[in-house]
Amino acid sequence: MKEEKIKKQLKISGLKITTARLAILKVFSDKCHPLSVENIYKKIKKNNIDLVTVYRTLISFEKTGILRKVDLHKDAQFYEMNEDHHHHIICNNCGLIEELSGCNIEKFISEISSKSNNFKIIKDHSLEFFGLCKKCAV
Amino acid sequence: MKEEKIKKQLKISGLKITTARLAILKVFSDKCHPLSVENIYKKIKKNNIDLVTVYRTLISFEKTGILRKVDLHKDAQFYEMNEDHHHHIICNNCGLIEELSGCNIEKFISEISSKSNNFKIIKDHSLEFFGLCKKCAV
DNA sequence: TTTTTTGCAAAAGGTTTGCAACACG
DNA sequence: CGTGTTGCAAACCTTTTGCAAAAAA
Repeated sequence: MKEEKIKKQLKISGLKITTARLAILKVFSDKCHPLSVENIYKKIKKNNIDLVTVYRTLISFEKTGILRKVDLHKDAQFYEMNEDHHHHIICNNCGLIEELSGCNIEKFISEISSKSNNFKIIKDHSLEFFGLCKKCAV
Repeated sequence: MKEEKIKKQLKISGLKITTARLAILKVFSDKCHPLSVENIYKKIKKNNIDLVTVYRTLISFEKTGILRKVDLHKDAQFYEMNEDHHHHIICNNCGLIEELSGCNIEKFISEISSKSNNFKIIKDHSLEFFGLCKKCAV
């Protein structure tokens, strides 16, 4: 994603355009993998951006829908661009993350919600797979 | 689950029978919801069991397959009995947890894994739903 | 008795908060 | 110029570790 588009997205979200935000969004548009707070901090700290700012920026990006949190069963928080809905496979051994394009469980979800006694609205779901990648499964 | 069965399970797992372990397993057999470390600690600290012991016990229970970890997008770790495979719906507002009996996504999983380029073995998956319960969805 | 388990204290993460200085618009 | 944003320091909270005492088999 180029700078112009990034700026537009910030404006739409009602966020001021700052070097920290540009830098952080740039990292996400370069790598399309989920990134941990530390990942991001490492890539931008050369610009004198504080770790606290990274945390605060990610929170505001999540609130405005630019990013989403992903739960990879690791110790730290991961975020990724909140664009096309998809899931991941994570290698239990080396940590490799693969994205799975598409998610066809919509039918499954409507089935779920009709079964539920207490729930009316399902807004979101987490679905991640864990296993061994080809290298680690030898 | 009664005490005899609990003791048997500990023996099978190669764990010594201690008051801490019995107390913690008892909590799980009473409540079949996922429980946080703090939940458990609160219920058993009257027996002079330390929080550290709870952590260590849960880790050993997870290793031996008695419990499994569940990721509910909350700050703390949750555990539940590792019996029948199932998933949850969590209310984003009040935190209510409902169990969804059964999990029919096996077919879906094999489809997923055949699509993957880098993965050979899928061992596990997380699938949780988030939404609003009937009370909170008014 | 031998080995495992526990409690206590303290450390170690990751994340959040308070506040004054700064920068965007 | 006013409000939103940042950096720094410090607090916070959950989880982990080290070690000696206690308990299980």
